[in-house]
Amino acid sequence: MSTLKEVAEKAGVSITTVSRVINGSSKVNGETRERVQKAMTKLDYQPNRVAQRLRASSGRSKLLGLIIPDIQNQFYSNIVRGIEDVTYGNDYAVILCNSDENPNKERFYLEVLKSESVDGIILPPIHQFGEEIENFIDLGIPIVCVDRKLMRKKVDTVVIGNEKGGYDAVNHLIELGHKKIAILTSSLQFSSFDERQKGYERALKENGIEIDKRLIKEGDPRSSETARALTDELLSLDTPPTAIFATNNLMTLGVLEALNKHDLKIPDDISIVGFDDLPWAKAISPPLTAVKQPAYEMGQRAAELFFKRVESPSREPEEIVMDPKLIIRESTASLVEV
Amino acid sequence: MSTLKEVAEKAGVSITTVSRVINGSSKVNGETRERVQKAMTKLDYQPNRVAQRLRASSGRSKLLGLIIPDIQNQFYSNIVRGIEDVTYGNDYAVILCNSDENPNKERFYLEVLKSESVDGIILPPIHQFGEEIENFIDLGIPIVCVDRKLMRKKVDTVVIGNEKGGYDAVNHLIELGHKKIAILTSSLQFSSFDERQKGYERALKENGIEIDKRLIKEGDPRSSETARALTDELLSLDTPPTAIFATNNLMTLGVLEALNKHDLKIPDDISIVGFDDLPWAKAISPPLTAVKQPAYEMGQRAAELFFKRVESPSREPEEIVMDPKLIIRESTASLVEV
DNA sequence: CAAATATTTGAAAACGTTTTCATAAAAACA
DNA sequence: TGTTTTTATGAAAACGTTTTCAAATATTTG
Repeated sequence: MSTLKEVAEKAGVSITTVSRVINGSSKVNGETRERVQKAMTKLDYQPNRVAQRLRASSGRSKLLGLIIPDIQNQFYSNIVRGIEDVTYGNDYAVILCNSDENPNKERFYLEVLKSESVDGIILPPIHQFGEEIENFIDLGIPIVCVDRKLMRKKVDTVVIGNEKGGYDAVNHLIELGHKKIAILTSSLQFSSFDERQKGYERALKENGIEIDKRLIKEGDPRSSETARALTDELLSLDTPPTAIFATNNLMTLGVLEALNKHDLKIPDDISIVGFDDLPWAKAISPPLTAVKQPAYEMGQRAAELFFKRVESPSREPEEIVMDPKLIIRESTASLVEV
Repeated sequence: MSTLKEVAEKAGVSITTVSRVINGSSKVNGETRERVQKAMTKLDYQPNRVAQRLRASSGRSKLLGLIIPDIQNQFYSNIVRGIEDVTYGNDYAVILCNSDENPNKERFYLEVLKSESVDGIILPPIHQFGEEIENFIDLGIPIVCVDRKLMRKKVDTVVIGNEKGGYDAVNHLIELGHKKIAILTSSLQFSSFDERQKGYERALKENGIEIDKRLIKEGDPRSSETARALTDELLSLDTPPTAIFATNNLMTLGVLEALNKHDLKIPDDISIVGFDDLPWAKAISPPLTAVKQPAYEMGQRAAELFFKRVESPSREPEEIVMDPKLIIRESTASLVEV
């Protein structure tokens, strides 16, 4: 790898001038500029990003940090891809970190990212009231929240209308005649799940259906395991639900698995609405009715907010609320009265 | 963020001594060590990784590059997670790049990673005969190939026995009485898909079944689109296949989608074997028979190979071949003679 | 034509580390 | 005691950039 110094020697100028040519800054004589550029191409010069980062003031280090719960959850991998497609071409590299919703891991990676001098961090915060992240904001390191909000602080944020998503899902079931509607939600407290549940409750209330605590089950949203077990529980109730609303993609899989095992036919025996519209949703039989989150676009927006903030660090934080969309397929059907 | 200098001042020593304490190198008097450590905790000192990387000789920059085709493909996100779980705790950060199987993007990111002074790069190479990557190896930057081999050069590699995987899948179908077995494989040339197809052909040959070119379809493995269209083509043949072997997860989804649309019952009307055993495979109805790739473990092994090479740069390159495993579920059934 | 201004360039400092080399102090040796 | 060895420390260079400041030259102005 050639360096500034080598280019400078080859072109017979100082490294300062070479640097100026690279950054297109201030005046450089046309002739010298050409000479330098020729030397650069001849030596196949690529600036050393590490040295640039060390020297550069914050906001110009060309590195973005990402802390997500789990890249194996396709909802998040879609977000990540959306982010990366925006950073690509802006000449940014992305550091990826998995937190597993573990505050210690989050803290660890926040430290790493700080020490890597990233220009900013995009994450779904684990705590609505996390102090560590607030410190970063105060330190002037741009933070963008995606998927979940940070309550106590104004931050650039991209979320979807989770309450509406929950409401639409459940309302659809009610319109089909369902009254005993179960919800599988997260035992970990996140703004997204909380709001989906609020939507569930509002839909029931508005339709005069009493909320039945036994139909509200909380499980681990990081895997399908607990959802499967909870579905078993639901099915063994005296009056089992006629429809289930699963509030993320993994829980949906758990539900499907359990129903399979019980040999229940969807939607004849029971209706299902999922959250997240992943590639398998329309490929399975019957195709899944689900609330679609525009995950990829959420990632894009989040990255865009980040770049906006880099450009004008003192602008008012912005909150983008994207629209969830109920995709009605064939896993939901009218309730046939017994 | 506090610096070495600040710690040194607080402890009343030189930055050299502080550096020594941090790196646990050579002799430092017990008393001074304590004084320095106290100063470090008091100032909440974290070494600046960028400065460390700039100064450090290669192999100690604590940064690993990853170039994968698409993080939205869950096979790859599983690999990535396996890698990250190994790097975590080794105090490494990971830069993630998506290539979309595009050689230009690969080249671009290789340059970026070089300029970021990564300690190494893990990737499934796009070209079996890619020069760029070979340059890296010659430059002494460790490369680990995962999922696909690099033919012309000896490199640390983790793959699965793709030929065996293909063979097992097709053999299973043959044992069930199928003779008209179609394969959906990649139109892009990768060692993995090539070998799966070889396995398909060997299984047929060994069982005296002639290879029918019309049953071999090549599509884009990056999405389910072409697989869906190709399945349509297969179904409209004079003598359509009684079984389909789809050679990756996205193609499998395309097949399922097409069959759904044609209202064909699996496995009664047609049997399906997929490649990749993702979470949805056992949740769908009927549960999918598929060749399981230990993707997460492949990622782990790849990361381990990387660390091994960092430790002993001149060791003989190693190739790890992991075992694919046919998981028989309910999407395959005995052929009912018409 | 002298003075003022604009243009073009380079030397050197800085970013925060690690490492080499030198040296002072302490310990061991004879 | 004088000499050698060991231990403990620091000054300064280096990594590859960007940026500040100063200076040299060229151009404009009156």
